[in-house]
Amino acid sequence: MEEMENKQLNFIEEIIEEDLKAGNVTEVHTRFPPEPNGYLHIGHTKAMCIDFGMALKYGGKCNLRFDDTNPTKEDVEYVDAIIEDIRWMGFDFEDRLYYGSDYSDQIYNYAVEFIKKGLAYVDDLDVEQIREYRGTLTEPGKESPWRNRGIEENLSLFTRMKNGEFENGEKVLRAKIDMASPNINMRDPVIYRIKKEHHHRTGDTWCIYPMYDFAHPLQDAIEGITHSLCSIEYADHRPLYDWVVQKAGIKNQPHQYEFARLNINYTVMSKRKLRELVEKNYVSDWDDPRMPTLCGLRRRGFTPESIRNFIELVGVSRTNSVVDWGLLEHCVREHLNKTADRVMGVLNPLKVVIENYPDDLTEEFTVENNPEMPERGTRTVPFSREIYIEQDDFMVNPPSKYFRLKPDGEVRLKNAYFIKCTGFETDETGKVTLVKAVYDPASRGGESPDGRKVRGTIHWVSAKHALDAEIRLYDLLFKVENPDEFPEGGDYKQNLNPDSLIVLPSSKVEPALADAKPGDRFQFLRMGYFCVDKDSKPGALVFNKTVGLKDTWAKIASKG
RNA sequence: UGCGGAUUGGUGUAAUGGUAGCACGACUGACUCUGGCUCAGUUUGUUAGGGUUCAAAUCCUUAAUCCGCAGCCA
Repeated sequence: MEEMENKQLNFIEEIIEEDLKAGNVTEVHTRFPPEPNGYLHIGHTKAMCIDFGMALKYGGKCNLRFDDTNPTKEDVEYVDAIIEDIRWMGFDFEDRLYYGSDYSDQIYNYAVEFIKKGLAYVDDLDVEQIREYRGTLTEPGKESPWRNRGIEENLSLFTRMKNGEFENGEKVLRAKIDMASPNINMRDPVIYRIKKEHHHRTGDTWCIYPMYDFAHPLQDAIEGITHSLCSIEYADHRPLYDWVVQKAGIKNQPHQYEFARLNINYTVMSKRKLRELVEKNYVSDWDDPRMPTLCGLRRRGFTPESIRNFIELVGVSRTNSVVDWGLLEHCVREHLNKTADRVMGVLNPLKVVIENYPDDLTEEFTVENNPEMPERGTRTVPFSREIYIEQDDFMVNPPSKYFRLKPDGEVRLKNAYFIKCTGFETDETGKVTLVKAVYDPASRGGESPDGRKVRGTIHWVSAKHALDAEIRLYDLLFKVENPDEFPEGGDYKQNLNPDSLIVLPSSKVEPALADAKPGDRFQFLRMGYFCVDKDSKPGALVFNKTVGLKDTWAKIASKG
């Protein structure tokens, strides 16, 4: 079995395997419980991969359950987006799409049972008073004067709460546990509150809504969840989770296990901040390719495979940690290297005239689409007297080790000819505007019969045949590792990277790209991976830079 | 100062009393019609002190540091 091959288990897998072995459970059943109050981001994919991944690995099931017990924060708008993101990530909840709000009656009935068992009471204290009575981290709380109401009175009051006879905040239902508990969550937590709000699913049916701590364990129990996986901050709530499940008399009790959230440097994950970036137009929208949202990453050109692999590499533990954004980039490169077709695109064009090449001739070269996947076949690329090369691929006074084109220097045009620079023109600022060269007809296809070597091979496009394209160069959203570190009185937004987006409006790409469709991914030879943007149209191509190729030359050059 | 969690190279993560390993990064070198890929190699680590043991990242102990918790949010 695959479990046998995979010796190194994370702590959750160990728990699951023990449960399976000991017969505590016969099948693993997990759930992915997003609250529909925002877009999913890369941080959520960790929980998603673990929740769905554990079910997959052990042949069990994973439910999608929208945790929608708070009508004031949630919206249908997000439901569809979240479903789309989960499917895009490649996870399948089959027909098990649930909403916490679907269990409103059952949860309510449990609450009534709790009252009958003397485990819950209606409290008249207001928010302020409840806070005071709760005590502090170091001092115990004290009991509410309403704590010992009779069961009948509680029942009647709770019914009247449900019937809308009280206003928001007037009364709450509390679990009767222990006001002196060292764990604040056990100091008679509120389990139902009055909210006369419209709910995105249940409409105006309810004016009382259960709190997470009461609803979640019961939802898990109702769905037959075996392992309820969540993040570390819920660890303090576990005693309450267990209390609810136990007092409710659940036969096959679900258990909660916590793991550390995913943090990544050079970005932010909080919903509040992401929202602010969108609303104040620091980015174009939730799917801006610089955003760590799944829709943003998708538009940027990231693949679900690479994200899943990233999460796999990050691992599962209970330790707070910050993962390098570079690891994510590594994962995309690795995947795209194997799968993306290669094409030639010149980001910053510089015209080269090949003076000994016939004016009216066009040749076509056959080139392979992907050296990593020969089965991807070949395509033809036109060649003519005038071509564009990258501005960075020509230097008048190059440093040593510069293998590209330079005065009197020879370079190979990928898949075409050797050319030798014979001169160049500049404008009044000294900027090179045109390069003159001659080609060696004998080097057709990129090999010279006399066996002479050229160190540099550069990409190019035929000027006559090139397609215009807009290219959007994306970089890190923040210029510092931890955007939340800023001088006194400052703000995380001052850490925004001013160069996170550079638009190149007049790049040149090869004609094979004429009918590239939004979402198509390519490797622009020597430049990086690019994805056709949704703004792209035939005749007005737009490419997003997903990630650059590793650039050894940039490293050498920066060292001087 | 209460309760709960955590601490292994630059980063992330293994080793469950018996050779501190893997991945990313960095650095060499080889190869190359992508300064990509690939391949070979190098580098850096058990928070600290004490103890048990033939043997400790692992067990005991004392401390330090970091994170979370006082919503009618999830």
